[in-house]
Amino acid sequence: MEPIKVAGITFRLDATKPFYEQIVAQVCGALARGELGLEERMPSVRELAQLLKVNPNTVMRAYQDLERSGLLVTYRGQGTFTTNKPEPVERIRRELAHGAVQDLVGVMRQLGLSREQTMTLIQEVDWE
Amino acid sequence: MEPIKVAGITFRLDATKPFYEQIVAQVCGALARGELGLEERMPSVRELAQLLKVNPNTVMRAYQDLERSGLLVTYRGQGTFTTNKPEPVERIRRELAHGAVQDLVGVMRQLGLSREQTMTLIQEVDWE
DNA sequence: TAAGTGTATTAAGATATATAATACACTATA
DNA sequence: TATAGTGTATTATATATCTTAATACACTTA
Repeated sequence: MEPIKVAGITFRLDATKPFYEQIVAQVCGALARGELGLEERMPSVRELAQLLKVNPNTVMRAYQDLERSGLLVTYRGQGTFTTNKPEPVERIRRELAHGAVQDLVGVMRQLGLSREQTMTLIQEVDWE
Repeated sequence: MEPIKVAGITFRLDATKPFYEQIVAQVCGALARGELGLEERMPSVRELAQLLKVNPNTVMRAYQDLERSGLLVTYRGQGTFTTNKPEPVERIRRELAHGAVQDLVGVMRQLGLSREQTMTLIQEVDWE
């Protein structure tokens, strides 16, 4: 699957997780990295559905999740836009980072690895 | 749900993931931490099913996954035992650790966080 | 022989995910 | 005012995954 770029967001869907979760994650990522700015117009539900080759309901679900998180706002009849407030973006950013760290620590503890051993493993990873 | 201890393994099942995956993960963890030794007898399929209040088929699936990973061996009519070789345990240990690190790095990169920022977050976590 | 092992099979149900087809309300604009 | 484009809601269907249930069979030990 080749990535699909639209409105500053790069989408790449696979079969490993639900589509709507992947859409949410990738919009979050674009916002967190600043590739998608505040108060920007999102692709319409139908347009994005067509681009990603998924059902409009699936995009709807993702947009509604993102709206509940405060990242998107919708104006009936007008469209869906990114929030104009930086706070929700920062909050989600922190939440995602914290959750990922907690997941890692959970696994490492279950394996009996120390913080130092974990740090060493992270040092060995190609970052980008 | 209070944890259930049997044969050096502590089980705690919740509804967040499939039971069989949780059983696999917790047996892996017990082996990786050495709480469950090599060549030890596992609870029988029916016994563990009864203890965990799940279907025997669910335990079977977990045991078969663990056997495919080389962590368990079964002798028809006799029972299921942990492997007598340390290699598979070490291999799984490395695989799990590596996978967890990769997951973390994936999230952090998507959020646009650097390795140093990630390290700082890990430093702030209570480890044990 | 009996009890306890693992194993296989078939059926059923619950849930999550996704699609499909429609319909409706609202907004902007030609 | 019409039309096209927005979001939204509903209902039905399909599929896959997970889990339970009920049996049955093969093997081993005592």
